[in-house]
Amino acid sequence: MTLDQTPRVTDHPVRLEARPLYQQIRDLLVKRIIDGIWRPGSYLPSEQQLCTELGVSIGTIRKAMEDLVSQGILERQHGRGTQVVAHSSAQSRFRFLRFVHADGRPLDPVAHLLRQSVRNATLEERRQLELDAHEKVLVLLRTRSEAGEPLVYEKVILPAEMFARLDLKTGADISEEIYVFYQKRCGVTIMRTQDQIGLDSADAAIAEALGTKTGEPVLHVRRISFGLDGRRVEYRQSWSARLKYQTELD
Amino acid sequence: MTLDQTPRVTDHPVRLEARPLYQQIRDLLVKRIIDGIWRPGSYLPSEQQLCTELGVSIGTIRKAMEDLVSQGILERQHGRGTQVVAHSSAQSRFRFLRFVHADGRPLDPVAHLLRQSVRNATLEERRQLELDAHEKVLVLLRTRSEAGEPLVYEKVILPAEMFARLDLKTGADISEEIYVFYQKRCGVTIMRTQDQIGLDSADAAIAEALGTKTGEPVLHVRRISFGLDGRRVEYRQSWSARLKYQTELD
DNA sequence: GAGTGGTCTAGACCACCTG
DNA sequence: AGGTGGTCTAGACCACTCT
Repeated sequence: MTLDQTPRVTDHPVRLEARPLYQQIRDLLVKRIIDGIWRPGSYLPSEQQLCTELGVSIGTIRKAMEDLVSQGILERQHGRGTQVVAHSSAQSRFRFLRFVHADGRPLDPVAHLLRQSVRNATLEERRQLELDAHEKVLVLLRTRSEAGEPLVYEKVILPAEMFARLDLKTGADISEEIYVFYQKRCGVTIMRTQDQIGLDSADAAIAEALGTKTGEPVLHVRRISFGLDGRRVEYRQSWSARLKYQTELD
Repeated sequence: MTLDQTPRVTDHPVRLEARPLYQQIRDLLVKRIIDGIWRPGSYLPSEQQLCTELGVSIGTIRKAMEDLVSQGILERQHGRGTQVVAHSSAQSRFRFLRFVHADGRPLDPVAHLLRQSVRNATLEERRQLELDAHEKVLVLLRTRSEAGEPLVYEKVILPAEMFARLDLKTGADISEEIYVFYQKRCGVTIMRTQDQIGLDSADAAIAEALGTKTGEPVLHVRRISFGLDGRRVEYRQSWSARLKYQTELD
């Protein structure tokens, strides 16, 4: 973000880098969020303040911000200011929880953590999370239930170092979405996921958790989640005997 | 799009409607596309021309166009012009074909139309397509194969009137995506779909088409597709024994 | 070289929220 | 009333494409 002091007809700042100014500004804003200078939920300086601080025109700032709004990183409120998006339970559910009942009704589940452990990553897990050979993973086994009835069995694999401060309690029912804990406790914001849905047949653990028989067909969802910086931060597998997976394409 | 001739400090055109000018422009552009004034693949007038024609500034035109680009309705090419997006087979496949092989490899299938017929819509079909009681539907039964091996069995329900000019040949292998025919022959552009993925067990027709046994578990995808004007234009069900469904959320 | 979209600036005014 | 984001305008210059 450097000004060129050479006199020019319109006296523009100049792009020393090849990339457009507004993209550089955009990335600078993202960097400040990742670095924790602006935390989730807090307000950015006003457009005017950023203009003078960064020495660019307001249109350029706005264009950078619009990009981030459309990416879901910022949220603007007319008359009030611009906030870094903080994941709320309701919003995460709407955005990332794609299971619905067979008739299309939305789900409102509580999560129950069955077991957690830290161990070396398997080859598969290293590949999915792009981990080095020596890195350890935190493994969460949990169910999601509604009205006491278990509907989803889930195995969540996380890079242990990144999630050292996660500190979930085994055994308790939690209605808060886990992505909220990722953000609040570990500074990890999930921005994007890749989901793959297929058939599977229930093994003993799945059958017991979902109350079906071993070998019964179940829906299997394999998810890789990406953080603000684009790195892979979660590898999750979900199994369900009765729910459907719903999504929109555009 | 009306100019207010009252003298004002900055001599702006004025919004007689409550909605912002750029939104009115955006909707006007969409209307012209729907009305066939600008057809898929053709070029719009340049930004400058639209400015003078519509009596607004270039920034307003640009903002309207940017909206439509992000919706996938327009496509801009630097130095060349702005086009109405025409569905190509490759692009439709990338955008709307979500099946992949079990190992994640993308699919490159040919479609084979088994049977087509026109009949009254069932209650279920009327509900999914929001049709009136008397309306008829065009039913397509087809498979998608790769290397001669059938991988997907598909039942496509279309409002008969809207797709009167579709004119598909039964029995031939077609590698072109059907959405291209929708657009070219029937003027229907698919903009958005809602997909629901669940478990099913193969009935006789599915089992025969896919070469599996009746009662075997299969992946079941139920899709509703929406046109440019937001109306429901296609209700499709797909079954597959071996493929997975892959999608991204952000 | 002429024409197109892409970037960037500058400034006015409007609509909304908060004190 | 003062500050914030939202809309709209006007104009310069840049980068790309075609002929």
